[in-house]
Amino acid sequence: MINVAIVEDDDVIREGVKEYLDSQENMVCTAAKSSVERFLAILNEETLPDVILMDIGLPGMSGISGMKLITEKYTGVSIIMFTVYIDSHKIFESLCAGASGYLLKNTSFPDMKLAIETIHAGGSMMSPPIARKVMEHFHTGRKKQVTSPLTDKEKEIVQGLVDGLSYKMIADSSSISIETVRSHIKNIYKKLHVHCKADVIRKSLTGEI
Amino acid sequence: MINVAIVEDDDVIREGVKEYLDSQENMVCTAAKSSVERFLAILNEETLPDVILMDIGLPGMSGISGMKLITEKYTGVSIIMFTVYIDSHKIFESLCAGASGYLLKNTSFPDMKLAIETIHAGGSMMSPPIARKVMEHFHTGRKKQVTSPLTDKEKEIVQGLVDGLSYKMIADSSSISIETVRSHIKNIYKKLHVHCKADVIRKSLTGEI
DNA sequence: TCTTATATCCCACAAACATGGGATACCCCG
DNA sequence: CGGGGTATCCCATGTTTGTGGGATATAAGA
Repeated sequence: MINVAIVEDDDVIREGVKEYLDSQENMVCTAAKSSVERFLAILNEETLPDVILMDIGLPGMSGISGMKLITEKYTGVSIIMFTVYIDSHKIFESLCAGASGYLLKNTSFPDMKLAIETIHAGGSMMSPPIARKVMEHFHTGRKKQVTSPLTDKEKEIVQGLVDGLSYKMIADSSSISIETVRSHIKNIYKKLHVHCKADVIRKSLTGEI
Repeated sequence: MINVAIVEDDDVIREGVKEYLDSQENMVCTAAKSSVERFLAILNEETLPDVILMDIGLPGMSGISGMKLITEKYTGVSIIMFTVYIDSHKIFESLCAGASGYLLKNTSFPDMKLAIETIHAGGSMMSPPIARKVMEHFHTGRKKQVTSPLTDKEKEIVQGLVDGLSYKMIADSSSISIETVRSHIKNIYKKLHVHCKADVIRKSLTGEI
């Protein structure tokens, strides 16, 4: 039996979801609250659910802030963000803050049930448009790489700088003279319009090159 | 009708998937090859499928390398990595290289069909264990931030280093002596067990501090 | 109260880096 | 065939950084 809680301010949605979950033979909705504050008021080690469906746009404390509080205090609870937002910033803020899933409110009841089961089993679930956003997040930084003005050798040197190697160490690892390394670095600085190692490392790690 | 291609060296899996896809009323398997090389040989603008199921562990060129070639040359094709690997590195290399989905080989035929339909519709799909890994990726970097051993002042100095400022510039921007900056940096190096600026910048940008 | 951590400042020396000059050789493209 | 980009190497000079010593003051804990 999976214990589920829902925090959602829309009465129709909240009660509808609760009714649906309670009608399933393998899950029970142990709490259905309209705000984070009210949910926290009844939350303790005994009443801790397995999975929490958490709206983001709530009166008072936002669902994301609420999730941060809950995940800091209680480990072992999985939280599914449940919202209308397809906004990248909210998605990544949620994921970074510890959400195990991200469902859009137009998700069908059976899919919602599947998501709860999946996450309870140690999996994870995102609505397709959300997964799409996450994919896009990874895809960025790729195109910028292909527009890199640096040659392969220069990229090799840059990687050495990023790894914290001195010119001497880069020279040794590439079996070239330190003078060649210096020469490459001069060209790299020219191409990137920078004047120190730090800028190259930052540009490399932030995907600017 | 969705045109699907599969690149998979295991004869049983490849032919099984092809047979299943062809038996669906809304999709057709236009190509089923045992290696990237053979697939590329028959690939052109006319034969370009909508979705490619690509194995990773292939004889010859790997599926990831193959995907990079294909996505660079042809836009508009969606690629699903189809593999036994739950290895984080392979997952993120695939996603960063442009994969639209990542299915494990134990995925059921109906789920596979659903994934193809979802991705063809502009969505995205990952097997739950994969989505879990992606989630974990976002979750890391969160806890490590709060365990940072650096003081606020030291973090300020680190930010200066990341921004590519010299000691002098950091000193000026913080209105302190350059000697103080040097002193802070000595302490930072001790705490982080590093011996050069590059390491500090990398640790900062990769979320290690 | 005494230690510890933090923040501030100073000095000195060696290593590493940034920048300016070169040179040679290769390859590709117009 | 000549110019441009790349890769390799060398020298000189000044700046920046890394590391070792200090010193002082303040606030927080043991």
